[in-house]
Amino acid sequence: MPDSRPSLDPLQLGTYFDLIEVVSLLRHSVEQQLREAGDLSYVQFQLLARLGDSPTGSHRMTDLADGVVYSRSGLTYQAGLLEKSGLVVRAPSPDDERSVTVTITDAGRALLAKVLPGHIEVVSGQLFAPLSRDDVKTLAELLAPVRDHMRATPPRSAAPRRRKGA
Amino acid sequence: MPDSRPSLDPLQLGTYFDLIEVVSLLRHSVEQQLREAGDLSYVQFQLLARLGDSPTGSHRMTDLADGVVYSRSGLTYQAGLLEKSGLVVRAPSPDDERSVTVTITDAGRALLAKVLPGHIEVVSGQLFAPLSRDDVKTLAELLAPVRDHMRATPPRSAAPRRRKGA
DNA sequence: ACCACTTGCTTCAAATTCGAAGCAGGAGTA
DNA sequence: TACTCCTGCTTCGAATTTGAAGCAAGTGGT
Repeated sequence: MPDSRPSLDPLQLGTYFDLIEVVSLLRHSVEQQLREAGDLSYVQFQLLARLGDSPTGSHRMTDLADGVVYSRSGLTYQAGLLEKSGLVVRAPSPDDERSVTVTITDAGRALLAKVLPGHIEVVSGQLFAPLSRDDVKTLAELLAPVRDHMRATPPRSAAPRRRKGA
Repeated sequence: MPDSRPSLDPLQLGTYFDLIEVVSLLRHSVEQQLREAGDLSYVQFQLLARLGDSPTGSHRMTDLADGVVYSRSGLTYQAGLLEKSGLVVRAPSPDDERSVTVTITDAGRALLAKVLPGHIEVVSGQLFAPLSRDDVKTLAELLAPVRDHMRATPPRSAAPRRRKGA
């Protein structure tokens, strides 16, 4: 090893930029579909989908936020919106009085079911169209360790955001 | 084929969510580093990097925006910030009076150079750490066709954003 | 030259995000 | 119990993003 500095060769750099671009474009496409189909933002869809996947249909606020919203206040805001639309219900946890449990409502499940086919169609058509089944499997096997590694390496505590850059 | 509806099997669905999560976490990590190292947002970094890569060090506004900012006004805003910080200069295009050419300044290049090593370190440590060189190559070969396909399939014209959802 | 249409950017109001600060409930120790 | 620290959520102000509307400049047809 002739060089101990961390560095990215062109292959890595290109892969990194492709990754960012692909997800960026995908997210943009999906956001449009979700807005048209159900007047949902992508964040709201992710939250609903998480609740829908849960066996109980509910989550604590904090658990719900992880990986979707990177600030507590952001989740409070989104949960408020979803509740106002009648898609979820918030209630204090039985065991911990501070904690809030968010539960998806029937309306929430209905909206999710209504929106999901179109969502899948977009993802399928945009992301997976040029990939064979084996390609997808390979991709999945590459992403899994990366995902686990990144989950296990949480970012350092946040630095304050500067006011009025310049 | 017993089913003609577009659908995602569990493998695709999991891969899609992993992809979103990985990029989401990566972006979050990188954003922190960029803020600490150079008081740059990720968008600003991307714009600077693009300008730095260009042979002339400049781009028309519209070309600069593609794939980074999804609204014209957003680019105007960011370009204004970068210009206020002295990192870029805006000037009307010679050939087209409406068009604005954005050019990176020496200060912009200097900041880019200052920020890049840390950026690379984060990407390397977060994204590429669990992957072998062959893995990266495989990933690159999977992403390339997807990227090209998504570039070639632009989203439909935007739907209006609803006010006061509910 | 004139006119309608398009293009490139900016300005605007509204929505969403973030980090800091605040507040109430829990947990540990004496 | 009293005291201190930690946790979970909300409120707050500022920054960023977006789509719509506006404006000036280019393009094409007459």
